[in-house]
Amino acid sequence: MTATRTAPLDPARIRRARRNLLRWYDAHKRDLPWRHSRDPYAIWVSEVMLQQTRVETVRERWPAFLARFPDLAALAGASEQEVLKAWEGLGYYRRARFLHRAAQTLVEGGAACLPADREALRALPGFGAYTAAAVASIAFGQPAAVVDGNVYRVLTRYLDDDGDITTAAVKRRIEDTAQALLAPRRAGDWNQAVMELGATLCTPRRPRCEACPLRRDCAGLAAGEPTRLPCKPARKATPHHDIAAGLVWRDGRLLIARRKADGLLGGLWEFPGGKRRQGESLEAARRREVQEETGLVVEQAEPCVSIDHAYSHFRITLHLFHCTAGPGEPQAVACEDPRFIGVDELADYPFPRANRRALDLLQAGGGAPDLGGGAVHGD
DNA sequence: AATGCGTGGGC
DNA sequence: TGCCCAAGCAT
Repeated sequence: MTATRTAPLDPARIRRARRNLLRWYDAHKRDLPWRHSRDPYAIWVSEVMLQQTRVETVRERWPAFLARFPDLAALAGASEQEVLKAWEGLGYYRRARFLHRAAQTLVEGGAACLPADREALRALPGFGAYTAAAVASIAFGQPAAVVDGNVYRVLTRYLDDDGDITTAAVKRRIEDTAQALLAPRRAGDWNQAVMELGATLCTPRRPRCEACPLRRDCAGLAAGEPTRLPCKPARKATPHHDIAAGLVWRDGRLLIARRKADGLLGGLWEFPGGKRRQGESLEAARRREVQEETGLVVEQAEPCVSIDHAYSHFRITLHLFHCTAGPGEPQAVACEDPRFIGVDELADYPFPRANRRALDLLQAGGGAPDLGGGAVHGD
């Protein structure tokens, strides 16, 4: 059923939705830490952290980030590496860099706080349509409707709109509906209520329609199969790569290098390595990649651990090799800032998850001075 | 408009 | 296990 045959959003239906959903929200909303804050900066951090990230993860990480960077000035005054370290493990690291850059932009412009206006927020790095509306409404009470994945699911079902949600026409329909429904005097609560409904009752697979405050007016439920919505195109298969990297030791210290700021895992540190080419052995790939990135010719490698890891759009197996550096200083050929660091310094650097997991396995398998040495096989 | 960008949990 | 999904953004 398409939206064209959906019952129009008449004023009575809108009033009913607002009243019923807000009443339900007041009674059933989860006790989330950021809901106790009225600080626009803290709310902003929570919204950025929540982008494509589970509430249960943010529940733990948001207080720690706020303790580390309590206000706009603290964040703006930090180094990018410090911010990335606080973001380690959260993924989508570009978010952290944009958060930092936006804070610096604001402070340099003499601002003591975030702007309250949706359009002004939208102009800052890392503020898309969603985050601008979320901060404007939740922190400043502005009547700006949010549209996130929850809202798409709740409203396509509410309207029984079976259009492809990646198309502009459906996006516009959902945005317009979200804005029409928004309770203007409780904009922040309303937005959170729709998202809360999507997160707890109107879930992708097994919605609890019997408990839904919108069930009376839900066209998707009336049509019988709300779980078929929202409609989205099938995902393409994700490729797999083998990555070979070196744990390159010199005098009890380990070689690490920083990834370039843009792209995958931008700004994080890693052990030099890269993709194995077709027909190439893992050890040959390890040797080639270490040389290409740092200029160091490193022989005599011994395989020590392999880690399977899934990124958003491909999967890898990370194969690590213990090896010993010969003479010569590493150069920033195809990496940034290569350096040997002590094992006790590893905790100071932001590493991608796969690297961190490899270190954990090695430490569990052996210990100092060479993080185990022998072969440890993770999965 | 289509892609690239992390990670962890659920089934 | 493999796939989907989660309070998106930038290019």
